[in-house]
Amino acid sequence: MTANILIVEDEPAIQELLAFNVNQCGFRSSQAFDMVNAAKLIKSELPDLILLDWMLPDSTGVEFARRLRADKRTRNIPIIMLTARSEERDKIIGLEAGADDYITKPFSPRELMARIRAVLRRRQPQISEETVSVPGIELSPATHRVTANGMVLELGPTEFRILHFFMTHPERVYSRSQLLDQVWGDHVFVEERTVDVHIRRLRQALEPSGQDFLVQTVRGSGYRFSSI
Amino acid sequence: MTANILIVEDEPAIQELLAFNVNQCGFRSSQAFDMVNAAKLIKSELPDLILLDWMLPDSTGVEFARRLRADKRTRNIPIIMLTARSEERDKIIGLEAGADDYITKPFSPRELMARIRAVLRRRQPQISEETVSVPGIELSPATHRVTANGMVLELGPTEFRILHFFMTHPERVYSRSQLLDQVWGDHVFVEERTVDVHIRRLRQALEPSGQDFLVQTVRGSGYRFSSI
DNA sequence: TGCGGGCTGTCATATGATTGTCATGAAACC
DNA sequence: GGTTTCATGACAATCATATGACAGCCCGCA
Repeated sequence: MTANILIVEDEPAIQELLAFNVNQCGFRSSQAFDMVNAAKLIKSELPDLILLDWMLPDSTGVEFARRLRADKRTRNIPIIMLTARSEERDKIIGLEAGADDYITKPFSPRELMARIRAVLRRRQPQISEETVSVPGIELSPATHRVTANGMVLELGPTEFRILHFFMTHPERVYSRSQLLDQVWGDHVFVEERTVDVHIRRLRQALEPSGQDFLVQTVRGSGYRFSSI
Repeated sequence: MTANILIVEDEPAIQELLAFNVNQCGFRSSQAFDMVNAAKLIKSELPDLILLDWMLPDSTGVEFARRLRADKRTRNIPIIMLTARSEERDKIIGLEAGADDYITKPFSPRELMARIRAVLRRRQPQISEETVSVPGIELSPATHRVTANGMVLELGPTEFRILHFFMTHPERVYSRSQLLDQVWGDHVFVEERTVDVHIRRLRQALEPSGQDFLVQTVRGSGYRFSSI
């Protein structure tokens, strides 16, 4: 699930530099030298973020940004604007046009990457911060805390995620591979048996509160979180 | 209950940009180009926050801020000052005159909104100059002093801000990047790991009072300030 | 102008927690 | 009883955080 970053920049040297850095950081990149080509690329695949040069040959970057913001399909694509050091005024106009951030040339690759990551991070749908609770256990993502029968439990990160998933999906059996997809992520390669071990660790963590019976084994199928 | 934000800014372009962003974020806005009109608007409806340009045609922003602070009716309205990048000195004077925060042009909409929200949030329970305290620690922004168990602690500026943020946002986990946004500011570029170092320094400073346990590490997530 | 001293951000290294895997034993199913 | 499936303890590799050191910077002071 690497993010696809569209680079719109007419200067080939900078274009290449950007692409190099972006790829270096594990993102995919597509490149356009002008607005027309950028529009084409966007048509075929919606990028996750656009690096947009302020000065484009066939239209200004700001004009382009406005168009993107006007179209429902592209409205929510984050834009990072590239401006020259002196174009103070441009920044303001650019930001007004809907850019999410700007970076002035020359920029350090590290800074660029940091900004890209920051913008992508912010765009990410907030993980539910809602406190979930079942009789006997309460889990709060915001404080990253689990309380059972009034006592605070110590869970490792993975166990925390498993418990969170279970509590938001109770009373249903999940196979090991389903749990791997849901808790570990879609494309990780981990032995299925590893799930057993983490279930064990989760139970162990719940044990002091006496709530470990909630995590149930369904032989031949997987595991279930159930209060029955 | 959307907050009403008064924008006092003589440059029409920036005025409009501000209004656009403020409205975009779900706040109401009223606008004035100079101090006289601002005063009129305030008379008719007390805004919840004022965005104030430092340079105003008929009077300086600072002068205006002073007047607002002098009037009991307007004393508690938070003020965010808009300054140009170079006017470092102005910030200090502005803050002395009673501004709650400042933001340098050009600014990102995100940064602006973050600051507005932060200021409004801070106002919620207490004014930001108000002394904050949790059992064992007391922090007073006004005197810039921290007392723990009766002893005065020596904190660096950054550690002071971190502690202040933590004390006003306890129990919740903040990632390094969230802390960077909140404590360092939105548009600064600093390594995430730097947060670790400052957390360390904060802990070190708290240590003599034995209150350093309040700053907790949440592995894989960030840090938390909690008395539990 | 030059000189400390405090603050900052960054790095390299140390420390410790977490992870995935396996071997083995226990339990359930036929 | 034999087979399949799960539980459990141990362990090495990996990863995240803590920590100490350091260089640059700013500021006050001589």
